[in-house]
Amino acid sequence: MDEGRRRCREDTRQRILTAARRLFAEHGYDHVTVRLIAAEAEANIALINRYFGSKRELFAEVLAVQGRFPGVLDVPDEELPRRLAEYVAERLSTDRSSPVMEALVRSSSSPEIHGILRQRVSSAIMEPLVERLSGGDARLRAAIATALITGSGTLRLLYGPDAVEQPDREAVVARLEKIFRVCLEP
Amino acid sequence: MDEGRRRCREDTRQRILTAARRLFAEHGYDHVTVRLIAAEAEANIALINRYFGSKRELFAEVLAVQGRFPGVLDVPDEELPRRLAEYVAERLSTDRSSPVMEALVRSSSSPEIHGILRQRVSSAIMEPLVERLSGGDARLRAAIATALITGSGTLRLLYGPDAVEQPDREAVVARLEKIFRVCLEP
DNA sequence: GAAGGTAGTAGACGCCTGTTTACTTCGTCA
DNA sequence: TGACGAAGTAAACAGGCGTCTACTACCTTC
Repeated sequence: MDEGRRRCREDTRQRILTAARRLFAEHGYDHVTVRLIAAEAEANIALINRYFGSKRELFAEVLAVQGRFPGVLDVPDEELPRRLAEYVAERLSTDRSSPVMEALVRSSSSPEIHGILRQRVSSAIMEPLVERLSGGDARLRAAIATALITGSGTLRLLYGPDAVEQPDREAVVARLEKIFRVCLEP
Repeated sequence: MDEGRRRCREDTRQRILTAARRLFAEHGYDHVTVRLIAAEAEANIALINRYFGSKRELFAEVLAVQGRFPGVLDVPDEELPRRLAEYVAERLSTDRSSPVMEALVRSSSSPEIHGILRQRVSSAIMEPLVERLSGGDARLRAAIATALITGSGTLRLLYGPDAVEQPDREAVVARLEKIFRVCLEP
């Protein structure tokens, strides 16, 4: 560790943020204590409230970073169902998952941060999706797609990274693509 | 209150169970305290551990009751997609929802009860669905359907009982039915 | 009427929580 | 060299948690 930077405000802030991101993704809001974050960041507990105000605000900042999801939506209309299918399939049958998405799903039952979560889901998934969809019932179709995306997170949460024991990865993607197509078409 | 029955073990047990079911459905496992359950049940705290062993075991017993979900699956194959669609639509756009399903979604991020939740999801949704599905990839298709069902719960959790502001209820059901059809067909 | 068992109760136990206060350490500039 | 401000720290605060123990109230049976 760069001891010369130990007493640098911004460096410490970043260490806390990094530790919080990892821990919130792994255990969810309720089950991560500020003491645990401080220990992992090798920082003093009091600094968390000094730099972020409260545990809640730290969580908000963790979720506020530009996650991977916007990248998923940056494809031509024709490829969108396929892209969403790949995203969900990856979460359902591998151990790779976006830390932000993981933290979101693992924290969904903490009422005190519902506002933060709702805002993140709206701005990262729901609204961009609604804007892209043409035809009627855009909000409904976007909501169903969102439900499928978050639902795959819950399934993974309960059944582990290999929620779907499926040797044929292409079959998973293909099935999901068909579903997203039906979901997103006007 | 029937004062004559106040000192009846079975009666008290039932009051605790009823209170727990309501509270777990409303706030989830983590955010319900045994003191709260005891207060709502008008029973002493110590009786919860005496009659159920622990908070965890009480939760298990709440979830073990025959919920409404099995009824959803008791329709002919041809009507199944429609039935599932109605179930999800009801959760997405009304304030009616099964207490068991509600408790399940609201408690999904408590690792200490993941085993209980997984078992409930498996026995109430996943396995009955797999058994009904013919053709290949039955497990995969059942898993996707389950993800959509639990995902609608998460959406409702975040956005409230009117997660989908859709005046035309039939449009919601119709769209969901199409999706479930694609999901469940071989 | 005494004995025994069951239902219910009050209170404490030990631990953990997020947050705050009073303090020390250290680099920098006059 | 000494003062100042920023970074970091230890310890306590006030409260909550699930659990457990020692106790009382009451009904039943001899």
